[in-house]
Amino acid sequence: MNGQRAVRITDVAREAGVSTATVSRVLNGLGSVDPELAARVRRAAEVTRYVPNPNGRALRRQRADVWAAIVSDVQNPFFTSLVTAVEHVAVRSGISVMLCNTDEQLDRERSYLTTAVAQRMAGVVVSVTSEATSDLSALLAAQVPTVVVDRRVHDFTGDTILLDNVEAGRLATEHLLELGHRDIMCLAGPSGVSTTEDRLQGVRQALTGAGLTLDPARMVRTDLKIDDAEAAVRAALADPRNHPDAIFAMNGPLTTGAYRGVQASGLRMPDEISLVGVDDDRWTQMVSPAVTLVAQPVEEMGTRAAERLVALAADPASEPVHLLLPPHLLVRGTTSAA
Amino acid sequence: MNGQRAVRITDVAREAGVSTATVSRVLNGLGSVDPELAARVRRAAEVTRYVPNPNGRALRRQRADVWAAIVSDVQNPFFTSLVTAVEHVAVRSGISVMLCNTDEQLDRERSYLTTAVAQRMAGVVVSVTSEATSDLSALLAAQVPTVVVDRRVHDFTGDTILLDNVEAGRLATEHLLELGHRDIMCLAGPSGVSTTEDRLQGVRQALTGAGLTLDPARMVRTDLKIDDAEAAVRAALADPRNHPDAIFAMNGPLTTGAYRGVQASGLRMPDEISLVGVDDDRWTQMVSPAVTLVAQPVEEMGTRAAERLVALAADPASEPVHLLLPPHLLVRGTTSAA
DNA sequence: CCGATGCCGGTAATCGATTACGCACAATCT
DNA sequence: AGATTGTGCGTAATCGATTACCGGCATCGG
Repeated sequence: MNGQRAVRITDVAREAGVSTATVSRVLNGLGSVDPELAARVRRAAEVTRYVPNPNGRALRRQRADVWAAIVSDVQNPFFTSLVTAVEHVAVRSGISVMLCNTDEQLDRERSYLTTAVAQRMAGVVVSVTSEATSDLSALLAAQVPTVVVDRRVHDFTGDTILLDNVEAGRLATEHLLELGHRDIMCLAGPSGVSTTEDRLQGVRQALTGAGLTLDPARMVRTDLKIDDAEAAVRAALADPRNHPDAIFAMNGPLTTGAYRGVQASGLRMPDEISLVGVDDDRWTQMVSPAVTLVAQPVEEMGTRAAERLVALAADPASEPVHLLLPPHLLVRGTTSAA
Repeated sequence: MNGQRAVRITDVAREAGVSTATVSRVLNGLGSVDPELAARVRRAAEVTRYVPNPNGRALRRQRADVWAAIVSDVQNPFFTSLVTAVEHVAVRSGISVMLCNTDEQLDRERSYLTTAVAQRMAGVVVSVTSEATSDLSALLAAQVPTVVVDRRVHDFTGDTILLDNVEAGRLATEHLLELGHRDIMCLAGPSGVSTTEDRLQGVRQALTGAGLTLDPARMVRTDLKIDDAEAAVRAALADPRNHPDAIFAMNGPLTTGAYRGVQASGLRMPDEISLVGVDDDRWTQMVSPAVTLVAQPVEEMGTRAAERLVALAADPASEPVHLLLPPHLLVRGTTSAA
């Protein structure tokens, strides 16, 4: 009932009959301490069930054993997989991960970045809300180890681990072109998000290679929400005499929405319309037809990012890494010849 | 390049020509301060771009503006929805949420609980790994506001917000019985998890009501993993002359696994076999046939839990709340008459 | 045998905020 | 007028850990 006061380092010191400095040295493995004393300290810590206060420690050390994982949508399996991968590495390093969900909102992102700096976090993995307006300079100024993943950021010179998004767009489009499709609808995100921008560029390259151009009327911007995508696809397929013969949905939620939109339209995949999605989520293999899509190596992205944070902690001056991971086209059931 | 030292409260005090005590009082709205001085302090905080150091603050206050959301599987949409709902409330209260993913492992849960106490967190929302062995007494002892959600815990007297799981099991089973099914396979979790235990109890009640009992051979324990469930269902359906005529999968991942298992078996739903799942995840409406399932009010669970944390912060002595939320049966395409 | 060198471990400063306490001065009461 | 009450603000203690610095002791070389 009555909240017993927590055990402090002083209590351990008293129990072991040494000073707090010695306790700290033993428990952190710094300096050198007589083995017999060290044993006594360790026993005392056991007995008293001592747990260091992270706030006191972080205050003094000017570094908290916490990483922030800042993502724009925790409901998107891509990001939960990413965070899970980061977390696996974190656990091994005795670090906690703070999940920061921005919901694609710049002000929430800003607030999390401020917190990360204020807390003197040991690292940040961030997929930004916008290439142009997101601003990571505070992290750099405060020398917080930072790895940008998934989406590019303007003016950021640190570590970045991205998918080769141009290649992803090209893979998807070339696949559709090879099947003979010419009228391809593209579902993209808002113009500030580098992933869909780059994928669009890949689309354009592929079209150009085939002597075609992207019809602006077939390019739809959405807020990366499932329902947006569904509505857009329903609208595009409403006119039976003038609808695209293929759709490229450029991320996970858009793929979900597009699939539902096609289902709602009554058109049959792949005979009457083809669909290429992105992200190999579980459901894409359970539906019928299964979704043809471009898969990203998510786990690798998360693991690499986390490992870079570990490396940056060891050597803050280490040369920034810029990785471009390869996408893979998985041909399944939603695409066929025109 | 050179990490400029962060702005401290002392800097604001100097800028405003007052003491740090006054700055603190103004910024926290405590005590009374001359309005003109207060204005000067606020301006100084603006100018210097002061951000309070949460570590210093937490150390002194013995309370950090952080909640822990401890769940067993971040990949499970049920939990991400839950966390999202919690987070919405947290943001409104100026609180950060630390995502703690236990992966169903007791030792990871223990470590997160220890961290929560050590950090003097402002609250914990937890779905435990096991009813019998999970131990939240440290939270009580340290008087950390705690709300248990989703799964029951032995010996915990604080706030709990659960689904009426017995009812959930009964709803599913009665639906199958009404359709004439008699040989029902149950996919449950490990025996320590109260959700599937309670749902099983509901199953038994419904069976008893119909003069039947649960065949132990038809009750399968899994680790709540998709692949486990898929394998179990494949095995159960392997013998064409002796397979159940209905399956009840007792949580989200098990439902996914069961669906895949049935697909792999080649049996047609709902004609040859019926399936009732749990959790109204997006994919359940996209597959064909769509999944008949018991839906939980996840958002409400998360929101209520978070609101209780807010209430407990205001009045730690407030009477514990014990909520039992109602499940809803959604009849879709995977069930039909035997 | 004496001074130099190192090793151990204790004392106290420090991180950045909050807050108990008390002083100075003004307002009110007798 | 003198005593009392109250208001506003600053000084300094405090939260719990880490670590710079220093003193004491043992060891070693000359």
